Amino acid sequence: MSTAPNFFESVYEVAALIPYGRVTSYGAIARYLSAPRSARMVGWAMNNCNGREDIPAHRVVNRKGMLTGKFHFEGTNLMQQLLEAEGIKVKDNQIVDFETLFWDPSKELL
DNA sequence: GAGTTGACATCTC
DNA sequence: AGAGATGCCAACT
Repeated sequence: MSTAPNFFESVYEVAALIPYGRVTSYGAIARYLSAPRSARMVGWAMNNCNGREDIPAHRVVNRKGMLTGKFHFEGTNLMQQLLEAEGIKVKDNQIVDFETLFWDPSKELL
């Protein structure tokens, strides 16, 4: 592994630290890792999470609270079901009360 | 080795 | 305020 994806490891760690019934955004994680411009990398990390640890990628959404990565899950509504299973309301691939359920690692975790 | 893609975000018009 | 264009950095082709 010439490319030491330490950045990815951090992403997985933060994603795994997301409290139950909470959600966060790629930019929030990226910003927490001092990479506010690398939000895409966070998404890429989640893409690899398919074969990684049990990363609750369903708790990670974009800035709008939209389940953009829903299509990357096995099924089609699996992500939404997982969120609803945690008490999170999802409407049209969009998290309801996203601001309330939003979990910022740079503030909450701190 | 070089070009394109990508689970986003921010700036500019 | 809404829509379009650009930037990021790593992986994939």
